[in-house]
Amino acid sequence: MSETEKSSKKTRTWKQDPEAVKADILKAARAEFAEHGLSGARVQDIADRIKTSKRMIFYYFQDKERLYEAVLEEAYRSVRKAEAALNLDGLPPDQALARLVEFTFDHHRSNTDFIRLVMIENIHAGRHMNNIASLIDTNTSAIQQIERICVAGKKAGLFRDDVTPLVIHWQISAMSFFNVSNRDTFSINFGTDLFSETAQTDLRKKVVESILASVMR
Amino acid sequence: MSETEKSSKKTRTWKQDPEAVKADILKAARAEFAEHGLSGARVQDIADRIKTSKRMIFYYFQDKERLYEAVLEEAYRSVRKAEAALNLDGLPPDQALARLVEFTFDHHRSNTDFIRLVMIENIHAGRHMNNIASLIDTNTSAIQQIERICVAGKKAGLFRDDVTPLVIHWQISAMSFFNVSNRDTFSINFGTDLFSETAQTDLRKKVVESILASVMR
DNA sequence: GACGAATTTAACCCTCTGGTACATTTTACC
DNA sequence: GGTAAAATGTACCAGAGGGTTAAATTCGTC
Repeated sequence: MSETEKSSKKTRTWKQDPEAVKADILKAARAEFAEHGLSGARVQDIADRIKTSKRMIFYYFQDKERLYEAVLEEAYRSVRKAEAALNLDGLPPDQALARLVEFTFDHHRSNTDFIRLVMIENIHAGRHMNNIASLIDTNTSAIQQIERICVAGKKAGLFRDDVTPLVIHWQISAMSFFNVSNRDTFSINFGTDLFSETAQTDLRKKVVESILASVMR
Repeated sequence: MSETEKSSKKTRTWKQDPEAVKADILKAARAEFAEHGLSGARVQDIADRIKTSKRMIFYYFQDKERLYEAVLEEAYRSVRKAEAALNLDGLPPDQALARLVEFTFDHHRSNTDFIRLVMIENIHAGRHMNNIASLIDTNTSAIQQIERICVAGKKAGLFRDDVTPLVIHWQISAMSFFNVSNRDTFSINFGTDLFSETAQTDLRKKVVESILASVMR
C-alpha cells in the first residue's frame, strides 16, 4: 500500500490552474463537437479526452450549448487571426488574388475541425452564431481585402468592371470549403483520386485559374 | 359522450395500408433527419409528423440507424432520377455544359433536404453510404455525361485539352452545393444580399461563366 | 366463419446523459 | 494560521429517448 506513494506528504492533492483547465476543456470540446456534432457530442467524452470531470465543464461553461458556442467563437477567432496574418500588399492584383485563393484553399484543408464546426452550425441554421458579437466587424475585413484587390485590378485594367468582392469571396469559399466538407461522400461516390497530395495541388491550381479566368478581362 | 360518435358501428377501428405507412414514415423521417441530423432526430417526433406510432417505425425499419440509411438511399435514388431526366443531346458542347451547370445549381437549390442529408452524412464520414449498393453504377453516369460533353468540346476545338470530367463535376458540385449548404452562416457573416431571387439568378450566371471560362480555350 | 399471419395499439422498460448537491481541497489575503 | 472564496472530487438524480412486450385488430384464404 505504501510503496506506491511518491510524494513525501501523506495527503495526496491536486494543483489548481483554472485558465489551463478552461483552455483544455475548450480544445477537447472543439474536437468532440467537430467529430460528433452538437447533439452527438457527449459531455462525458469531452471530460475523458483530458484529465478532468464533467463537473468542471459545467462549472466553467454552465451547459452544453454554451460550451458549444464558446467553441464556435474561439474557432472563428483563431481562423480570423490566421487570415489577418496574410499580407498581400505590394503584389499585383492578379497575383494577390491567386495568393489569396491558394491561402484559403490550404487553410481550409488544414483546419478540418473548423470546417466541420461550420457545417454543424449550418445544420442548426446558424442559430448559435447570433450570440457571437465579435463576428460582425472582423468578417467584413475579409471582404475589404478582396475589395482592395478588385479596385487595384480594375484600375490596372486587368479585371472586368462587373466583378464584385462578395461574389469572389463566395466562389473562393465555395470551392475551398466543399473540398473539405464533402470529401467523404465525394470519395465514396467518385473515388479518392482527387484527394491525393498531388491531385490536390493540381486542383488548387485549377481553382486559382478558374477564379482568375472569371475575373480577368 | 355518445354525440361525438360518427360511424354507426360501435367498434372504432383503423384501416390497414402498409405501403402507404412505410412511405409516410420515410417522408417524415427524411424531413426530421434533414432538420436535426442523425443523433438530433427524435423517433417520437417522426411518428408525430404523421398519424402513426414509434412502434410502427421500429416495426418497419428495425432501428433508427437503418431508418436513416433507408432515407439516405431513397434521397439519392430520387435525385438521380431527376438528373437522368436531363437531356443534353444535340446541344453544342459549351451550351450543354452551361445547361448542366444551370440545372445542377437550380436542382440543389430546390432540394435542400437532400443537401442537408449529404452534409449530415459527411459529418458522419460517409459511414452509412457504404451500405448503399445502388450508388456505385449510377453516380458514374454523372461523370460520363460530362465526359461526353468534354470529348465533343475538345473535338470541336472549343475546350482545352487538359480539362477532366471529374474536376468539372467537382467544380459544379462545389458551388451549387455550397450555395445551399452554407447559406445560413454565409448570410450571418456577410448579409443575405446574395440570396435574393435576382441575386441568385446573377450568381448562377457567374457560376456558368466561371466554369466555362476555365474550360474554354 | 375460422384460422393464422400481418398490422396496429397501448403500456412499458432501461440505459444513457445532461445536469446537480454536497463535501473537500486549494489559494488568496489578512 | 485563520478565513472566505475559488476550484475540484464524488456521488447522485431525473428525464429523455431508443427500443420492447404483449395484446388487440385487420385481412387474406381455405
